[in-house]
Amino acid sequence: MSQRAVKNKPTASLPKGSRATGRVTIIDVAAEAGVSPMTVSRALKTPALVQEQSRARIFAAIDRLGYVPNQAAATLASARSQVVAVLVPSLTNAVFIETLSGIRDYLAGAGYQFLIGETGYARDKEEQLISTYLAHAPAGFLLSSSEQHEILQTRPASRAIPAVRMFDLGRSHAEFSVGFSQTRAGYAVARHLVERGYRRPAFLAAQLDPRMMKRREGFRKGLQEAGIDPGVEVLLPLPTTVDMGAQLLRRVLELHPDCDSVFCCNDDLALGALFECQRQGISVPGRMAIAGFNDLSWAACATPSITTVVTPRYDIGYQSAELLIRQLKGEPIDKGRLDLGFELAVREST
Amino acid sequence: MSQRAVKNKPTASLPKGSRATGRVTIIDVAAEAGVSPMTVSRALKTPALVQEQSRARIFAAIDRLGYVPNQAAATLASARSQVVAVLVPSLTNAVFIETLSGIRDYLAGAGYQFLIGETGYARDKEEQLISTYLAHAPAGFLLSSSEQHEILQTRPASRAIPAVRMFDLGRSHAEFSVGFSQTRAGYAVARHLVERGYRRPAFLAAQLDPRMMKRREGFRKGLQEAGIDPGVEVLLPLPTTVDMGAQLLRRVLELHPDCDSVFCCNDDLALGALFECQRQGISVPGRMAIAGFNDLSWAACATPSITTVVTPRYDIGYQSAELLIRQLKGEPIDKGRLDLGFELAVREST
DNA sequence: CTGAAAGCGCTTACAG
DNA sequence: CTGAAAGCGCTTACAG
Repeated sequence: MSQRAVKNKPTASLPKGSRATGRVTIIDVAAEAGVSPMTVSRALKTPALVQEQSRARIFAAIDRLGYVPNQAAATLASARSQVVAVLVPSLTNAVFIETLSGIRDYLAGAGYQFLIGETGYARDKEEQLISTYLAHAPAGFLLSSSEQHEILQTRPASRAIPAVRMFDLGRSHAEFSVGFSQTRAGYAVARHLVERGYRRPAFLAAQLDPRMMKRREGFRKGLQEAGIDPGVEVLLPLPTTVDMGAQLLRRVLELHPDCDSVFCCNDDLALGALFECQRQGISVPGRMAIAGFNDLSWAACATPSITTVVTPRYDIGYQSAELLIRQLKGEPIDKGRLDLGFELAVREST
Repeated sequence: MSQRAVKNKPTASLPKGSRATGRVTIIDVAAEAGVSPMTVSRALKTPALVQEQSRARIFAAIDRLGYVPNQAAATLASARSQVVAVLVPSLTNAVFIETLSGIRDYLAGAGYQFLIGETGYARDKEEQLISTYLAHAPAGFLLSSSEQHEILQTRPASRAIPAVRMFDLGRSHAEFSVGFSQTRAGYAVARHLVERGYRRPAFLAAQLDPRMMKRREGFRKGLQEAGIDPGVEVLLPLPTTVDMGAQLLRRVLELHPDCDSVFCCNDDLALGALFECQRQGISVPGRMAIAGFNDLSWAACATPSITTVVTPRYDIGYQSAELLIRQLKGEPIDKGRLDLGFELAVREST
């Protein structure tokens, strides 16, 4: 039945020069269900506005004919796409990949697709990518920058495109954000090292983006509260790599030979620091304790296993996407600022 | 000038109920350049068919008005999108992320976008995703499976969608593929271990997809040629993780206490194996040599640094994308099967 | 709750 | 090399 309906179409009565694609359209569904195309459109987009009886017949017809909506037509007609633009700092960092998995899982269920842009941790690049993507009329943005973007603020309300900020938290529930407190996480690491009895902890960081700086801020605060000098640190504005961790460790030992512990602001650096200690025969944690950030796969099974901050990066992606789609659908949102928290995994390295 | 042209449009003479979006269209450009919209369309898609003079005026008009093509309209009219569907085995594996970077870099330059699907290393899942994406009318596919997909083969030639297979090589230049010989890479590792004097090498693998099996095949061949028993191996059909590497190493030592070297079929496993040796106080490479695969960031700076196979994964992505787009544009292709080779990085661990 | 009409911005398929 | 006409498959903006 349905097969016949589909297959007869293109070959039936083609006017010369026809561009018929043979696809099942909303018009076919309408005919099959005995309603107008407009009602089919409503049944799909705003089912509440369609009588239950019509709705049932429409969905039955859709099933029978194997109708698949044409996104391009919808986008053209509505000037709004079903595509979300996602801007992450880096694609070579496992942290953001897991966030993308969360985003994908939510969006796939909601019928949206996404485009990925890489900002290289730079706010300027993010703003530039926003401009580029704006031409594709995305339904919304998922952003990584800690700051707001004028380009999105200045649009007239009618054409406003919603955005959610990931990883870091906004100041209020008015600007949508999903993440956790970078500052408190840094603070927690400092408290832990202090409680373990370390007296000369250092802060090691590369890729000095605003989130790193907030971890540092919290870390310094934790040390100061314990009466410890927070000035022991090495910051390099270079990309984060495992090898960089080794370099930072060498550097801090040169500058502060009495340093007894390091907080590496991510696990890649921590792994590099561990390798460097092994290379130099420095016992961990005996002579040097190491703490990382994120709990990447190797942290738990390194020798010694690495103390680190477990971050909810998958959930950040998933819930950011959810928050964005709820905005798009005009659903009520009770909290526009979701603090997903973090956990300190204490292991052998401290 | 251009600003005025753009801004006046929507407010000028709006018929009641107008849906004017205020966007600059091909029609505006045509008027500005003194040609028909059709000629503007041609200037953009097939510039060779447009007189140089017209072309110059058209591009000048585009610049002046700030025209941005509407993809949705183009897709609707042509029934072909500017989107490439990319199917990779996993998004949590750094290898495929770098491949995606290569794809993105090429496609961005060519004006295409891409959708990413995750196959979980399963051929069935890949076929299923192909079906799903087919509904979005992608311009082409970049696939990871070693095998062909009927669903793409059976389409009529007029609606055929081109595909390129990544990572592994096809049998001929007829089926497009970009990668390197997994078998020869495995063989190279075996030869290396044999030449170093190891007499009881083991093969360790998880995630037993076809590529792993080819590496194994080559590895076994290399050992057999040297008169060494290739039966020392542990294969587990579980996801690849660092921790799994530790498990595999424990296992091989139980089964074959005289094993003196291991070929881990990727670097995550190699890192886990190294950590396990450290935990057990087994010297590397003295008592146990370790070789990995892919040259991920930590391989070079581990202690000891890890011997591994350097694979061209960024280039695989970039050149696969290029091959696909060349097909789409109908450009001549001299080689449909690109062997990008590999390199053995010999380091301290062997 | 439902529908007829018009339009979104391109490209196809002709015809010169 | 160029253009007039029609159409791709939806949704908007009305009007009932």
